[in-house]
Formats: sequence, structure tokens, C-alpha cells
Amino acid sequence: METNEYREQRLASMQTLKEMGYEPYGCKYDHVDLKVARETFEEGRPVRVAGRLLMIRRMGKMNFCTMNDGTDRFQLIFKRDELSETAFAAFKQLNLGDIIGAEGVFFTTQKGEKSVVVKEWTMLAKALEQPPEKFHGLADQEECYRRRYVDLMTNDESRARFFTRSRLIMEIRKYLWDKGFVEVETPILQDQAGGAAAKPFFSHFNALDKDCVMRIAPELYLKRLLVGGMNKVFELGKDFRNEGIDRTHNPEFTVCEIYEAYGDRTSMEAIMEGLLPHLCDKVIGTRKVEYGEKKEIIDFNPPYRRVAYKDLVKELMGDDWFELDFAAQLEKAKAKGRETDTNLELDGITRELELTHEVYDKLIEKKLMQPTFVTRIPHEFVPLAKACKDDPSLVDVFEFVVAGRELCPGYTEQNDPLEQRKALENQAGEDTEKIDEDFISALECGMPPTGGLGFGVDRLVMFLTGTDSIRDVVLFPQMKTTA
RNA sequence: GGGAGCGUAGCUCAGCUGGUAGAGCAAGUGACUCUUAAUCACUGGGUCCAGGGUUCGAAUCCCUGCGCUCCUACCA
Repeated sequence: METNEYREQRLASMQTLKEMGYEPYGCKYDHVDLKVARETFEEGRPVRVAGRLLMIRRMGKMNFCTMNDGTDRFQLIFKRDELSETAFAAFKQLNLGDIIGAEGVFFTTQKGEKSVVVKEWTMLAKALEQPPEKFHGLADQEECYRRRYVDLMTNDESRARFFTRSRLIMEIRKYLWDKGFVEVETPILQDQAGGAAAKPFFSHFNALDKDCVMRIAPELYLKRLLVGGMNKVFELGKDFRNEGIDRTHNPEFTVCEIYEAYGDRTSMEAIMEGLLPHLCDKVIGTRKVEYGEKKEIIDFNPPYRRVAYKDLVKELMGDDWFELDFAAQLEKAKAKGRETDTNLELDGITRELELTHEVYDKLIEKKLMQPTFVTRIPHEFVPLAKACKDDPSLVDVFEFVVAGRELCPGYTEQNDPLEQRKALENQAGEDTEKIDEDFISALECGMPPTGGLGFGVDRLVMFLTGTDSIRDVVLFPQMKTTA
């Protein structure tokens, strides 16, 4: 057990409190939230509050405390005149971080601070650990992630961000329910990982003595539901991808996948154009959100720009880009790279398609600040998607780009079982056992033409709260174990 | 995966070209009945991330490991 002077002192003060009749760990305490207390403040009215002591300003016979209960901060006053002898003496045993309940009356100080003058108080929980510094709070990022409870109790912005996250998730559900979508749950433990290209986490099912994986996407199960006649469904839950951790990736992350039968890619565009303003209005309070270090304004007012992939390329590289021969394109790309001081990775690129995509990735997508649907994407980049009717070299999908990053793809889903099998076989290569035969079988029962969409909830929260790191919007991000 | 930076008191951080460790907050004692990052006086508090090396001497220089951050690459 870790021991230090603070712990020793607090254990001692706990003992003293016990002797004075103050049980250090109390019980249910009727009270009002400090936020409510502030809103309903009325001079002289009795009130009961409860929370953690953030600051104590001792002045002898009149003492001021700042209490925080997670909803607000509020000042308590402990005056000798107003308290019993025991209650006043016991007050001296309180430490920062202790949780108490206090009963008293509303009072405004000479400086105009709304306060509660305490008449009686009780211990609810003694803190044995010293809380972080009152002014800076807990600033060490690693400690904030590993000991989120300390971060939350001291950093108001952090706590507020997680309340915002929670409300965003509720409003996503509300919006979709209002549009007639039904929320469903599909298996997280699966025999094989499908619906995306990612390495899964492996587990073992003891009773059946078989290995299983944790899902990398719910897609293939949701489509089975469309076959079954659940026409408008969504699932909001976790995916698990056995890959690295960085500023935008946590191995377990929250996704929202949405499918609409008898729809297509454009139905999904309509959903994003409805959902994002809804979230802005209900939760954020503005449709113009600041993002990134440059505080660029992202305007979520619809409609959003729709532009074909090739048109975007032509905008930057010239109308004749697709008529040039490869050597000329290469020269032009290099020149553009120098011009914009961008490091293009051109080694090993031998085909026009690859070169164009490198240009798109490095020079175009990153510059798309405002919400944009990039449509009609080359088939090769999205091999499982359904082709455009008028051009089989393109697929009928969009990539929804915000602030230079892809927020989500949307699809006109492939419902031709023969084409789907061909594409899956192509992707699996020799590893044919990875094909989900039951899924193909479901498609063979007939799946209506469908629009589908899946977005990362964590990343959406990042965009809407102007947060740079996924770890700041996930309560308990994955961390390496310390020795 | 590659590169850079960081790790010092409970917390936030200083610590130069190597000479046995510093501040503020917090804590203890005392003063103070309108403070609000209260103020004032005194006092205590350290595995300088871990392990090795160089040196008479290492928080400081070198190597290895661990963790975090940033950049970059990969990955939807």
C-alpha cells in the first residue's frame, strides 16, 4: 500500500472525526444539485447540498469553501456563530477532496457571491488521497487518461466534454428514431470478422470450445436484417480493431451504422444533412464549429457540397489531367507538390490511378474544410461497392469529408449476391474460408436496394467539440500496461 | 514501423558548462468573522521513471529498458 504524509494525516483526521461522532463514510443524503441551487437561489431560504470540497479558505471564525458536485461549483460558509461547537470543531478536520453534505440557508456575501451558510453538516466520504493542485488541476495527460476519475473531478472542461458526448449519442438515437429507424443489436462475438478490412481481436468460447473473434463491423448482420424485412435499422455500438493507437484511433471505438431499404447513397446524404444540423442545434448550440489549431470555422448548415472525385482532381490539376500521359501527369504532380510544399510519396507509383489517388490524398482531401460528399469514386478503391449505372469503373458511394478528414463513407449497397461473392472472393484471395457463406446466402434470399452509412461516433464527437485527440473523448482509452 | 521531445515533492513546474535538490500550490502549527487561486509567520515533505556505464563526484553526460506527447508512415 502506498503511504505518504497526506494519507497518514487523513487517516488520523478520520479517526478524530469518528470520535466526534462524524462517521467518515455516510449514507443517502437528500439534496439539490448545485446547478439547481444556483438557479433557485433565494436569500434566506433553507437548502441542502452535497459535493466535494475543492477549496477551503480558513479565516478563523469564518471559513469559506468551494464545493463541486459535478453540476456546478458553489460557496459554503462555515461560521462559528451558526454552528454547534462540535460541528465547528469537526469542520477543522475537513480536507480538500472530502465529500460532505451540508444544510443551511442561502446567503449573499458582501462581494456578491451566492453562498450557503452552513448550520449543520455531515461526512459523506473521506478522501485519503490529496487532490491535484486547485488552479492547474491535473495536467499530466497520461494521468488524465489512466485515472480519469481524478481528471473528471478537477477539470471542468473534461467533464463537460463527456456530458456533451453523452448528449450527442442520445440525440443521434432520437433523430434516427424520429425518422423511423429501429435500433438493433447484433453479435459482437463472431465466428469470423467481416464487414471491413481490419485485423480482429481473438477470443475463445469455452463451452463450445471454439475460437471466436470480436467484431470489426456490424455490417453483415445488419444487412441480414434488411433481407428479413427490417427496412430501416441502425446499430450504435462498439467495434474492435486489432491495430495501432494514435491520435485518431482507439482499438475499441463506437460506431453508428445505418441502413435504409429501398434507398441508396443519396438517402444517406440526406441523413447526414439532417443529423448534423440536428446535433448542432440540440447539443452544441451553433452550426458553425471551430476546429483545430487554426480555429477554422466548419459550417454544418446544409446543403453540403457534392462533387465527383474526378471533378475535384480536375479542379486542382487542370481539366486535361485525365487526358495526359503518365509521364506528364507525374511531372505535373511533382510541380504541384513543390508549389504547395507537400511531400508526395511517388516512389513505386506506376499507374495513373495510384498517382491520382496520391494527389487526392495529399493535396485535395486535406484541404476540404467544409462538409463535402465526394462521389463517384474509382472502383478499385472500394472493391465491394456497387458500380455506378452509367460507368462501371466508378462506384456509387460517397466519402463524407469534414475538416480535411473522412468522417464517414456512404454506400449504395451491393445487393447482387453473385457480384458480391465475386468481389469477396477477389478480396479474400486464397483465404476462401474467410467468406461469410451465410451472409451470401442471405443476399440470395433477396435484399432490397439499400443505402448504408457508418460513422465513427468518437470522431464525430471530436469534430463537434473541437477536440484533437480521440483519447480526450473516450472515458477510458486503451493504454499500455505499466510495470 | 521511423524521427523528435518529455518523465524531478501529493499537484504544476524550475534546476545553465557535472559539485550531495528548488519555487508556487497542497500539508502541519499559529493569527485572522466577507474570503474567493484569501493573506501573513514558522515547520515538515524527494527511489530526480527503472537498470547499467563514464567520473573523485551524475537529476545533469552516455547506453538499455518502460511510459507518455508530438511529427511521420501504416491501418478505415
